[in-house]
Amino acid sequence: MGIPERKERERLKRKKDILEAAKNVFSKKGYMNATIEEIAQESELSTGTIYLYFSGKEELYVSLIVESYDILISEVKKVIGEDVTIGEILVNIAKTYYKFCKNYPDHYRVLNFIVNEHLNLKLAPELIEKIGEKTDTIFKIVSEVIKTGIQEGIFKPVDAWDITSLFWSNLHGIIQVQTSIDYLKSRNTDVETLVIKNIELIVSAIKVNECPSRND
Amino acid sequence: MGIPERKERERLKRKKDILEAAKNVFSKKGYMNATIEEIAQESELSTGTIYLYFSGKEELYVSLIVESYDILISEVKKVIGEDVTIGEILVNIAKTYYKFCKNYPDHYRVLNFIVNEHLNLKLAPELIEKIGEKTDTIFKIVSEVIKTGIQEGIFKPVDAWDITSLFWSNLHGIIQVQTSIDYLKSRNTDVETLVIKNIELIVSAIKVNECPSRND
Amino acid sequence: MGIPERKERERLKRKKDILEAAKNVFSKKGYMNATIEEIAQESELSTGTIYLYFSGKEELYVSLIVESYDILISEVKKVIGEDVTIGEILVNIAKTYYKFCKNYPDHYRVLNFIVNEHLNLKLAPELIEKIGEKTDTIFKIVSEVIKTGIQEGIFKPVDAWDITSLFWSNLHGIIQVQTSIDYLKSRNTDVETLVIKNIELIVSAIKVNECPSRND
Amino acid sequence: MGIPERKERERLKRKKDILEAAKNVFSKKGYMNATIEEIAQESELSTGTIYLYFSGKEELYVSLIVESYDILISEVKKVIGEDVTIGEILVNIAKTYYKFCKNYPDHYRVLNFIVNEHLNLKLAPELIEKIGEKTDTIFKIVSEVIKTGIQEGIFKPVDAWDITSLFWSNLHGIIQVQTSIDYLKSRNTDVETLVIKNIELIVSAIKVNECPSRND
DNA sequence: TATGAATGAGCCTTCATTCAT
DNA sequence: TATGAATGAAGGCTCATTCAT
Repeated sequence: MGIPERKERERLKRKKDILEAAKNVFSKKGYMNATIEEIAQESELSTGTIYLYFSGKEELYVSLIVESYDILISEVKKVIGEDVTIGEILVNIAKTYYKFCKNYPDHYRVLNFIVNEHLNLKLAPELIEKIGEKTDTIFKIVSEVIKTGIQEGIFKPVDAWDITSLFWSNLHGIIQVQTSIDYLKSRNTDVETLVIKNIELIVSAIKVNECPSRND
Repeated sequence: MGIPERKERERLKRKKDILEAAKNVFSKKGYMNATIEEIAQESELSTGTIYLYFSGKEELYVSLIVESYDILISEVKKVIGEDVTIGEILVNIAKTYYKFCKNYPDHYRVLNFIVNEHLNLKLAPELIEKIGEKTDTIFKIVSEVIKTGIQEGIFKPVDAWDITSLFWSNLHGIIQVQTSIDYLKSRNTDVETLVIKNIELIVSAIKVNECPSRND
Repeated sequence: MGIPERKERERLKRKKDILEAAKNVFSKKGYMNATIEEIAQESELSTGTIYLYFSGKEELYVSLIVESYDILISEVKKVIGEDVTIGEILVNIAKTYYKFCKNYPDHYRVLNFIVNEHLNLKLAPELIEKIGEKTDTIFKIVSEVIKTGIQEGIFKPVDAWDITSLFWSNLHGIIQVQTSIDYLKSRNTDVETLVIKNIELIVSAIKVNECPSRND
Repeated sequence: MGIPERKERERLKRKKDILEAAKNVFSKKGYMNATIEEIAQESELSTGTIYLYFSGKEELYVSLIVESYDILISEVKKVIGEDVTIGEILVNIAKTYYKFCKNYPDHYRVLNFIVNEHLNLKLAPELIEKIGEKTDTIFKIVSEVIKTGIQEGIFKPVDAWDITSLFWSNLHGIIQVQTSIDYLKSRNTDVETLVIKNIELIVSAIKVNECPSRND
């Protein structure tokens, strides 16, 4: 409980404040339109101070992505420990992701942005790797669930990674497109139900002894 | 074969050249990082000339989107006339979309970009509308197929528009995410099969007298 | 009546057409904001053609000034031959100038512009000289009238050139400022009467045996 | 003598420096030909810095006009308090204006420019209004002097505003035209005497019991 | 002679980043 | 550590002028 500890604590708090501000601004303006100046104002600090905590706009943005993923990961982890069927776990992960999008719209937007812009951002390799680790973590969680399902004989011996891809792709695609469509068309789709139905579809497709694909 | 005709032909060719160059640059750099200067160089013209054919960067970009959609629409239209079952038509549309993404990767990227960035782009209203018309067209094509399926008693009486949304969401999501993942992980997923399986899943889910959802 | 003559006549007509168009555009937009493109459209010619008749925007503008002065000079010359008193001649020249401003507002604006902008225009020396000749001509006309008045014993032996300067300065200043003020304040001053009174004041001041300045 | 005070002082000095540089450049080149780059160099700052103190070229220019008017107004105000006859006050105002033009030639040019170009400049309304207020102030000063003269029975019951217009028109016209002529002809007219004579003429014309217009 | 497409230098403005205090 | 003034490179767009047809 010395001075160094307090300093460290303060330093972390500052970092959090800046990330909080950055999140708001990036979410509102997008990466390119956001300015350090605005983030500085939002965090009630000076532009110079931002650079004491982050090496630049880019690192700031990536840190935000990491933070977003950490939130998501922590939410998802709560679900996988629950005492329900494997199938239900997958559905619950989907629900959790949907709720994450709803409850953390700014984080959601930040993540969403990177999906398309990763190519144009010419991020430093170590930053790309950082992001890669997080997506890995999330993918692995689902992958493990599926593998467990296979081992327990509940799921057919599918390629766990393929199904994981399918799982997240569906989830991401539906939410992204529906959000977009609803916005453009001023509709208000019940996206959650859509999401659940879709995941149930996938789950049913890989379950043993269930009506499989219709190719029989 | 008069002079005006030749002039007109040349004018169109120039426009095409510029769009071609713009496609490459936008695809490589994204909208914000692309510069008129670079597009000019790529098309071996001067910056001033670009402005003789397009009113600015924005219009150039939207023209590209329209062009991309037109290609996609024309490809999709080829499919819907085919003499196969309704279910197969939907699968074929999905295949076609996948092929479009493969064969026109730059157009694909251009389209992909707009999905997420439409909010930050603050395009002129008339340009937004132009894009809106194209997405409408594509959605309506699938929607009509589904309605036909319902009328013919092949599909359950679902909401055609909801299923259309689901259809495109899945398609878009899987391709986008897989492309992204494959890039990050240097993998080479067989996305086409993934896509087909997924669409078949949806089709089977709305078909009459097939093993439906697993809620029974 | 040969072909060369017809050609020459056509050439002159073209030049006139271009000047006419240029007058409109310069008057409407000012020198800097006017574009050759717009002048070309106004004259229903191409930009290239403009350059066949004038060496550039600058010469075009100066030609216009010369034309404007020529109109003014020709109007003023009509007056000096009239059989009235010397004092009345001066007043009539003032009236004529006022009418010129009213009847040829575009020419007036063109002339007005050069007064302030001659410094910024960095005109070619020979063009400056051309303009100088015209102002000389106009000044000399008035100067001669005054000299005649002095010789005839009607005017005091003043410096003819000084009075000429005063004459034109007053005329120009009143019309320019009143026009400007009326525009800004949405007033509608009777400028002509103001002008006449002012010139009469000057005339009376240099007349022999009239109540002169109030210093006695 | 705290830090904020010093900062504020430095900020004001910078603003002054920029205005000083802008004055030189605008005076030398005119509004359209002046570049921010040149103003930056003249003030030994970077272009970006200019924008920290002024929102753009336009505001910079209008600030300069306001500054110029403020100088002029302050000079003129010194004169109207003097204990001399009403007529002499008017003459002194004229002298003061002439001296302003001589002593602040750059400010003079800046003001002169706006008179003719206000139409082509399409300034923002609030900036136009700012300028309008200053011209109003100057006009009102003279107008009040004339009204006082009328009340005191020294001047005839003329329209004070009309005479004010005449006053400034003459002043402005003579100085502008003479400056212009002298430049073109490399002469060196005694403009001050010319100006004084002219204003005396106006004063005598509106004085009670003096030799009035020569229409009798 | 007439055309008008093409050129490319030039300008205003923005903003990530630095550095003296 | 914190500040925020200063920097200057970069980009979209305009337009006088040229030149191949």
